[in-house]
Amino acid sequence: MKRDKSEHGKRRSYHHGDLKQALLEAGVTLAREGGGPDAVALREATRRAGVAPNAAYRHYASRHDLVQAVRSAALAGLARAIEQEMAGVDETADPVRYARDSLRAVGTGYVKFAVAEPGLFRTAFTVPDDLQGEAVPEKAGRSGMNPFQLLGLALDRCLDAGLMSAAQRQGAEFIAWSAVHGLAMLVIDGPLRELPPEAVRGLGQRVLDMVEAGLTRNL
Amino acid sequence: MKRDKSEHGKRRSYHHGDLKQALLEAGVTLAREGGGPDAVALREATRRAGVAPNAAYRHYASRHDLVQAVRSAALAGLARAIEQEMAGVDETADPVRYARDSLRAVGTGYVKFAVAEPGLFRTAFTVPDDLQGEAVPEKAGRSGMNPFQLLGLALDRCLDAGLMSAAQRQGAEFIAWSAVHGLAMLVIDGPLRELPPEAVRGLGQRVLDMVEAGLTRNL
DNA sequence: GCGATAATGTGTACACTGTACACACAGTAG
DNA sequence: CTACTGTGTGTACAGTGTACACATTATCGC
Repeated sequence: MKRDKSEHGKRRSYHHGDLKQALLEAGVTLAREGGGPDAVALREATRRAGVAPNAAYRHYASRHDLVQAVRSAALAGLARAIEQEMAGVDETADPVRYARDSLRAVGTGYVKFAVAEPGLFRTAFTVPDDLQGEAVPEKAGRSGMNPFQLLGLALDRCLDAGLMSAAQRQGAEFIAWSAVHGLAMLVIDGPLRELPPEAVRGLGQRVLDMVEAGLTRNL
Repeated sequence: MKRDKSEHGKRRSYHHGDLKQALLEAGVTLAREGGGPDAVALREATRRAGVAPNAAYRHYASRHDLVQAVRSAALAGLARAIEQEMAGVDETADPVRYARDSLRAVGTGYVKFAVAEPGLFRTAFTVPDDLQGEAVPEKAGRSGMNPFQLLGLALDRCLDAGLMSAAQRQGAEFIAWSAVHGLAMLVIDGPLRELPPEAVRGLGQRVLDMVEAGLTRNL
């Protein structure tokens, strides 16, 4: 820790000190401002970190590797958005209400994040990758759970509350995720963009109604 | 129509004859084989058409313009996949059955196309654009309807059959679309890729069950 | 048929990207 | 102090999109 960066982009010491993190942050900014993963460029990231282009290769094997790191950060952001929404549900309510609200909180947080950070949201899901190593802290929120695990948590509460059978619980993540993810895509990229926020909220409620009706025992 | 292309990539005449179409076809191939819109490169398309790079600018204003043309072709392909599935429903069945089968056919064709042509599917939806001019023949199937309109048709049948109220019909496209589109994304890019085809089919049925349960009057 | 004009394809050029290779500097272990 | 290892630099090359001037061909008015 002996670099003096002088905080104005310039640095005086030969070594940066925390280039990996600086590149990641630059990548996140690029994805956010550029509206998606295509906007994250290795050279531009190094430029913003005040460093030569090839310095990046000491920390990321390739551009794709950097994009994956940005993707992890984006997933973590999504997880935090969901956690924030879940923190607002009343735990003292009756179990059925609690379970329902939890499930809706996941969907609400999900869509909120997509609308607030479309560039990061696209980066989180546009990029196909390794398929392994999804449950890592880089992709998790403060609770240590990634978005997928948070959804599972909400569904478990539904199961505990008797809202769904064990058979219905099986694979329910994918059913619920499909609906909410599809809505998010339609809102940010599809025919529903430029829809006023309250209309998005209304549509989100209807989608969540559908998820509940189609996934849980009607009672 | 006086070019002699000799059909082997080479051409002898100065003019190509149908370069616009040739570039579009090359673009479609690139999107298909490259797995998405990023793979469609202007220079590569001109190379495949046996023409200088800048010749493309006589027919497409920019790379983005070409990608949009590929997107239209991809949407048309999706429309045809849906039409093919809808052609299989029994029109002589009772109206309720007919309406239900129509709706399921849309979802089935949608997911089938996504799985069969992931590169084109991504191209059809990854690219945000003008928002206007969606109902054009370039994006339609043989029936002259684009995928969205085909979904509307199936939903109208549900309305006619008394399966849903007029209020439920309002905006139902977006609800149904959300669910199916989300599933398609999960299957080709998300945690569900490499899921065996029959498992995808089963999950698709559950999603369609959810759509029905959440969207239509229960009777 | 013939010449003007519009349509279409070519050539050169530039800025930008990712990344391979050899080199320079700096911190650490022996 | 000397190696060695980790990190950042410089140069280089292939690939991309696209702007500009030019060449070739098709078409239209005569």
